[in-house]
Amino acid sequence: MVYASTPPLALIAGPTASGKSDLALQLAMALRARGREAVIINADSAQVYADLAVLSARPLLSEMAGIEHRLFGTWDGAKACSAADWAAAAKAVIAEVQAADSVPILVGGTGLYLRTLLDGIAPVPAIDAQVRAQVRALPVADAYAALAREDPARAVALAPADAARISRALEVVRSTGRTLADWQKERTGGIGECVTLHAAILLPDRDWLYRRCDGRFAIMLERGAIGEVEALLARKLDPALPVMRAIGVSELANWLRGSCSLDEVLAAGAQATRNYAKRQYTWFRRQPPPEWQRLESSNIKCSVHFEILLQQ
RNA sequence: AGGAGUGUAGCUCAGCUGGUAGAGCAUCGGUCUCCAAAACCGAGUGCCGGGGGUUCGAAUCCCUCCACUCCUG
Repeated sequence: MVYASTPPLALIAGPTASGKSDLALQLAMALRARGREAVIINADSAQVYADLAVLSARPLLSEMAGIEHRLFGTWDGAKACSAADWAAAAKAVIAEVQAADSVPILVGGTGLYLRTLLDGIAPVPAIDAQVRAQVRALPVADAYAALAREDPARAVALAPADAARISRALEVVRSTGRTLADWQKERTGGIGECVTLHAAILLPDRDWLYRRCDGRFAIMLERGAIGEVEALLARKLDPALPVMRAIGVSELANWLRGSCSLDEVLAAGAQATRNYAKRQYTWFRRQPPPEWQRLESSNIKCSVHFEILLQQ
């Protein structure tokens, strides 16, 4: 049996606070009005953690408007969710949703997650835990010097201060005996070829976006961000874990310790959110393929931007 | 009113004894192949409060005005 086209996959990406969730809901409702169900799938690296409901701005149950949401709060904060972990889970969920003849709508701001899901990634096996711990314990300069010996080509390509990539390259050679470049000749697991992608990237006006970033933290405090951080601190997790590095965690932890005022927390949180939005903006403006539509207005009509999908 | 001090980038401030200015943060641009809300690279955006003066040359020295801060009355 040969199908005329592959099943549809909707994708809504963009920086934080750009209104992705609203658009996703609009699209899901529009599909429902045409007799088709949709499932919203999280593609945000902070919203995957159970411990971060408020601080990751995860939608409330009441905000989900009866639309099924998946991969929101699915991971325990004690475990890091890597891009490949997420992509594997998303792949399974998408298959499930498609089997039910519903439309999966990916929503999120983590470009690397989306890239991994669609384009696949080098099949580097899991890194030996001891090797990983040793490599990460090294000061950057030492790690860089080691990399220059063990994978000189990669060392040359990286900035000597790029701690994250240096330790990744080093743990890969040490744990697998092959260099990262060698692994990266191959890319596996991408589903981009097996779906008909309907993608929209939200790139609203910068001033508008920053104003929304600024307003976020106050709302989070009202919704219980302080309690969330207290609960997180009580778990005494490794401070290097992604949950502990989410925007607002260290800021509120400082306040709980009494080392700053709530106003300072608010300012620092808003600033961190803007910095983050800026980085996402650059990623989504330049990294995805040019055929993904970029929407620069903050007034989005899904009937226009997802016209083809809605006609099916 | 008298005394002391401060005015340099959007913000906080460096600029010694004169050689037309520089850091951090912000901002902007960019990178991105497994913890990405991560990690990193690049760009100075300036009538040095205004006006005079001294000097070959003034953010720097002198005079004056303005603004703000503190102290004394």
